[in-house]
Formats: sequence, C-alpha cells, structure tokens
Amino acid sequence: MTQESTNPEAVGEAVRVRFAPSPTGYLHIGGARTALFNYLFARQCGGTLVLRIEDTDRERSTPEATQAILDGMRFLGLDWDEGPEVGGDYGPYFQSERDGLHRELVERLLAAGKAYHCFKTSEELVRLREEHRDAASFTAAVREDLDPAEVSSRLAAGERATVRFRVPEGETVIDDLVRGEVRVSNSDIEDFVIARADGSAVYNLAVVGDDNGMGITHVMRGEDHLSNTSKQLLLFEALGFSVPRYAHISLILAPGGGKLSKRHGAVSVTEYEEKGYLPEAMINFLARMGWSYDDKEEIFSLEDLVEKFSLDGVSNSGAVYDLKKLDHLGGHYMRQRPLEELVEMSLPFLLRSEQVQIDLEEVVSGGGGRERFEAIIALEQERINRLEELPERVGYYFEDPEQPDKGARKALRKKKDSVPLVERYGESLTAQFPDGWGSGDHEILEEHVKSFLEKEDAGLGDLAQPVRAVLTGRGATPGLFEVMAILGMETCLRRLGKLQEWVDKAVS
RNA sequence: GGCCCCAUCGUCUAGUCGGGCCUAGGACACCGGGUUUUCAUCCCGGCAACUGGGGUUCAAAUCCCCAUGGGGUCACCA
Repeated sequence: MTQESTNPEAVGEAVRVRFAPSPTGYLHIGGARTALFNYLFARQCGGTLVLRIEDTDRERSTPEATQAILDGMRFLGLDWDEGPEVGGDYGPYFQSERDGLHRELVERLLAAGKAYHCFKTSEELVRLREEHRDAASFTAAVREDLDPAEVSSRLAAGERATVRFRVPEGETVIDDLVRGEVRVSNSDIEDFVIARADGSAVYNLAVVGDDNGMGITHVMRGEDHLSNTSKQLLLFEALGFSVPRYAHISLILAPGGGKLSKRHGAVSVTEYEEKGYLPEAMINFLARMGWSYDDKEEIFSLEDLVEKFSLDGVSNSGAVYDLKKLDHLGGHYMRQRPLEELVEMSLPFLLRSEQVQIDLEEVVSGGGGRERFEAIIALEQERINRLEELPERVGYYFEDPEQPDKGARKALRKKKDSVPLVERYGESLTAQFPDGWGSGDHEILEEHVKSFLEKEDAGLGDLAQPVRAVLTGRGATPGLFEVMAILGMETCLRRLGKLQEWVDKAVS
C-alpha cells in the first residue's frame, strides 16, 4: 500500500475539490469541518474549491437550507471558487439542474448492457429483501435477463421500472488517502438502483456524473460515505471516467459517543454564531478535531491552517467534540480581537437584552456613550468566551442592581462591620471629586483610595468587597476602580447609600 | 445480522508507516499553589492512557492474528 504525497505536484494536475452538502438542514459542524478541510486543501495547493448543492431530494431540500449553508460558510470565512452565487465554468452547481446530464449517463449504461430495467414493485422488493439476506443472493433474485423487446413493450405500456446497475464480479479497491486500501468484494454490493422510475438519477450516479463533469480530482468527505465509494468506483469504471483520489475523514461524535444529533445541543454553525463564538475560534476548534500538526501547537489561524494542513495529519479515528475546548478557544480569540471590532460585534447581542439600555446612536456616532461602551467591552473582553455572555454581565452599568447575588451576599456578611468605613469613603469621594470623574479615570480613583485607606489604617479588602457588592450586586466583577470609573460618581454614591440596607438583608 | 472503518490520559491528540531516543509528549477539563481588591488572564505544580490475549523479535504503544469494544453503512435519501 503506497501512500503518495498529498502534494498536488505529485498528482500532476490542478487540484479541484468540492464540498457537496444536501440542503436539508443547517450547516452541521461535521459538514463545516468537511468544508474546512476541503477549503484548506484547495487553498494550500492553489487548487479550486467547488461548492455543489445536492438538492435532488425534492421532499427535503429547501432554499432556506441552501441559504443557511452559504451563510454558515461565509461566517466561517470559507469562500468557494465555483458554485452558487459565484458561478464558474463547470456549472450548473445545483445538482437538480444537472438532471439531463445524469439521464444521458443512465442511457449510456443501459446501451452498453451495464445497467438494466427492473420492473419489480416495491412490495416485491420488500419480500425479496426478507428472503435474501446478503447482497449476492438479492442480486441473483432481482436481476433478470429480459428480452429487449419485452422491456420496450412493457415500458411502452406504461409499466414503471427503475434502472439498476449490473455489478460485475470481482473486487473493488478504494485507495484512500487517509485509510489506505479498502477492499470490498463486489459480491457484497447488490445491483443498486441508479435511476428512479421517473428516469431521474439516484445519488450515486449523480455524484459520479457531477464529480466527473466538474473535473474533481480529490473527494474529501465523511467516513459515512465510505460504503458509497465502492459503488461510485464501479460507476466511474463502467463509464470510462478517470477516478478521483479519495480521502474519508472520520466522523465527529457526540459527547456520549454515537452520532451527533439535536439532542446534544448546538450542532449547526448558525447556532454557534448566535451564541457569539468568534469564527476564528470555530475554525481552530474544527481543525483540531481529526487533524493535528505536531505535539505542541494548538492555536491555528485560518492562514496558519492553509499553510500547515496536510492529509498526513488527519487522524482516522472518530472525534468526540468537547465544548469546553471550544469555550477555551473562544476566550483566547476574544482577547485577540481588536476592541473596535468587538464593540461592533457586541452591539446586536446587547441591543437584544432588556436590562441593557444603549444609546445606539451615540455609540455608533462615537460620542461620549461610545467611549463608555468601549470601556465596558474592554473590561469584559478578557473574561468572556462568547458574546452571548455579555448582556447578563453588564446589567449593572445600566440599572441599579436590585439584589445581591450569592457572592455579593457573602461579601456583605463578611464585611458587615465595614459600613462606617464605606460611609466615610463616600464622603471622601464627594470631597475629593467635586466634579466627578471620567470613565477612564480608574487610576485616579485608585490613588485616592490608597491615601484614604492609609488615613483610615484599613485594608483594601475591607472596603472593596462591600463596595463591589453594593455597586454591582455581584461578588465578582472586573477591577473595582475600572467599574467605578465607568459607573460615574453620581451612580456610585447613590448605590453606596444603600449599603446598610443591603447588609441588613444579607445578614438576616 | 452482512459488509466496512477505527482503537494512546475524562476529551482532542503526538508517537505507529520506516520497531529501540517513550520511565509515552502537548492541549482542554479537573485538583493544588503563586500573582491580584473579587473574577478572569497569566505563571508554577499535580492527577491521568498504550482495550485484552496470543504471536514475530535481542527489543513492540509501534509489525501480524484473534477477541472485545466503538463507529459507519446496508432506500426508487443524499
């Protein structure tokens, strides 16, 4: 078994790969990873990424799903060279529009005697399957050498017939780029249907026709297609087409093991987008599921991946996805993003929230509200993993907290004797800052508190803990003085005034 | 059930092709500790794996076989 290099030079032709989702739902994270791998492979070797929509399941395919898939790809930053909305020389790129092409192929196979009409009704087929457990005997039962004249007369009489491929004897070998040689005895492959009674092509034939028609050189797809591959190979040979290279990627498994489904939470790229995960985090996460570079690096940008991706690094065992890891990457990239961009991205998440009042106009126009808003985001930037976390964390900047949370109550109980100290602190603030302070003045506040505590001969903990609790209603927040700076003096003093009341409540 | 794929820490994985450098490396999670006004970040440390059994060999996580386990697939769906 020779595992050639995945280097396109060794292949001797321009690489053309495809991502071929069927638009029956949103872009699944497994599909997204397949798309990513195809994208990386194409970009790395200067090849072409084709996006083909396999919408031949008329019952389940929807335009909405197609749109969702395109949106998902764009969110991730995976652009395609040929396909919907961009066109190309190998179109059409919707499989349903290639029906004529597929029918021609069926005719060719029929004419060459490599396929035949099957008049068995579905009831008969159900029975045959029960009687014939294995492919070989099923084929023997279903395959009948009808007289051509009889076939045409029955067809002319309006009898319904599918077209089946006549599977030849022998063995089919898949030379898979990640799995090596996979051998399947043809006797394990039944004479499968390639055209429905209405003449339209069934999946395997359509794929072969399209992959060939689109000049695809490498087919990279999920392992669930491995069993289709032998059938497709048979078709390629029967049609005299040159066979593409194959690479079957292992599936992404649900946390408990097993196939990923809606039960396991978010499985569509759209859902992750809505949760506010950054696309670069998704890309990094997806790439590391089933692919690795070495024994050190974990962080990869899309650009890094284009450079470093290799089929050699693709593992052949299934990968259970771990949301904790995604969160970690989410936080990492959150801290990498320029503040300006985060501000823009945060807005939609915050505008949705009722407890956050943002003067959108002012933020967008860059007025004082903008400065304040940026300061808030800057503080949260290093603490969140996804944008969705924002609204519930920043409520206290916009409304006085009504209740202390658990951590705040604990702080209030522990420092209940600090009430007089805090009262004097409030007075000191008033005296020191007659005109208040700006949202970026935390250093001044910190200096002031130091000298205040020195005079009082008290520790910062005794003051900061209860102050944080009554100012924010929380036991944990960003640095107290940063928060106070943004809150402004008026708000701080007003909330500080409630300390005794809050302590009483917390203690009782 | 038939056929096919797979098998290293809880999870993602390096190492497996070209046996010795592996007393099995990294990351996430978890548990300690440090920094800090709390949280987060960051830093240090710890826990934790070659599925089992046979071979081959001076030597096996690495090669072979079997078992077991997991996954996929068996439509006039894609």
